[in-house]
Amino acid sequence: MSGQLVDGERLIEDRIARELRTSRGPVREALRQLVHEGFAVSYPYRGAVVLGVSDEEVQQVLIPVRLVLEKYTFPIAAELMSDDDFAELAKEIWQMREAARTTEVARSVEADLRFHELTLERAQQPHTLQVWGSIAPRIRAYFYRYGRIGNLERIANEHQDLLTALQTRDRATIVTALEAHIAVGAPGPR
Amino acid sequence: MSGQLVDGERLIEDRIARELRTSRGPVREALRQLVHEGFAVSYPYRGAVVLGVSDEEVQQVLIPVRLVLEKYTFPIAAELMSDDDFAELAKEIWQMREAARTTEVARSVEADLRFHELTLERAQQPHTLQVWGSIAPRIRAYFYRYGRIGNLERIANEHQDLLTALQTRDRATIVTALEAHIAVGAPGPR
DNA sequence: CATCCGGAAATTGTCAACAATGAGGACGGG
DNA sequence: CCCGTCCTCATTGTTGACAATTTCCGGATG
Repeated sequence: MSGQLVDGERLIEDRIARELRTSRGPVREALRQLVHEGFAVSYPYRGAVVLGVSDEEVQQVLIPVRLVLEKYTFPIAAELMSDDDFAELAKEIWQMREAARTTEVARSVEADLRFHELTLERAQQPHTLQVWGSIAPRIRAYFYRYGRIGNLERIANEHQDLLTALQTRDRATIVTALEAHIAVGAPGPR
Repeated sequence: MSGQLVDGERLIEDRIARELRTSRGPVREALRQLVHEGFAVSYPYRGAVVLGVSDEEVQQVLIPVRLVLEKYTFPIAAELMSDDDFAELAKEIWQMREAARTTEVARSVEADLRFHELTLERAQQPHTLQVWGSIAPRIRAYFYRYGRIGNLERIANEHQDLLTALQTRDRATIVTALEAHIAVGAPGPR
């Protein structure tokens, strides 16, 4: 996430274990998780190497996948969400506004992802949530890298529109808002 | 895959380790892989439970996700594939025809998935392949369960069309064939 | 009778030693 | 000089013991 690790770098269990003052067991599991999240690839008996996050694939695959997940999940979530849940989303939007005011990119990105994750969780669709878990970390890394295209103020506004759409609980309205949000936000700099 | 495990059943490391005559280490890793593939969920210090594959989510989410992956990947693969690669695909189609002749559902499903996986691999898009790895097992389970809608002969024919499209190396042709294939094949029985 | 505490049991998380595998280099033969 | 073979070493895979956490049950208490 911070860019410390470069593409192709080897990740050696024993070395990492010593650095983090732990044993290889937990390190192995962490490496598997990184593989699960697409940040590394590993080969039997040959170890794991860092896998760089490619802009092209994020834009052409991960973001469209995310759109599929949310088009299915958001309308379901809207049905199930209480006013408290909507208030929780509003709180994240407030974070985005604060982040915009102080130009804290990281804070904005975290609030953004939290907004979406909260909604996905409410829909209680475990398989969809599973896919999200495997693509979200890379999308996060991508957002961090490009500081989330456009100004931060717009991001807050778009999420406000999304929240309003969710509250109508109308499928078509929600899907339209989603497509506007993700289509506008997705394409990165060339 | 075989349906031996029911939704919600607990997966206890020690028990499984004894059943399989191994230690808990490898079992833990296998469980993590099942979680990665969406067949189980696990909670810290509280173990893992079986997660049933829901038809609804497969149809509404996993299949559409798969379409996203392939629309991006297949045109790239077509560029990179050699005649040998195409021959390999033809071999899988032959398997499908044989499976259709002898009505071996499992054989048809395996050849089907192998066809797609081979193509995905050729495109060398690691992030896309990673997502495939996390959704394909559930799609496989779904196909097994419903014996792949329609007759097996049609599956072979559709893949023949796909292969022909790939060989043209024309993006639009490929995408059209893909949409026909997956749209027709996706919706399950109601 | 509901509830809250404690303690045992079941289970997962961690560790360090040992086994198995693959990569690279020295060595010898063609 | 090239190529195959063996050997060594770095690294991953496995194991059993121990630690930490949660859960469930029984008993005391309001």
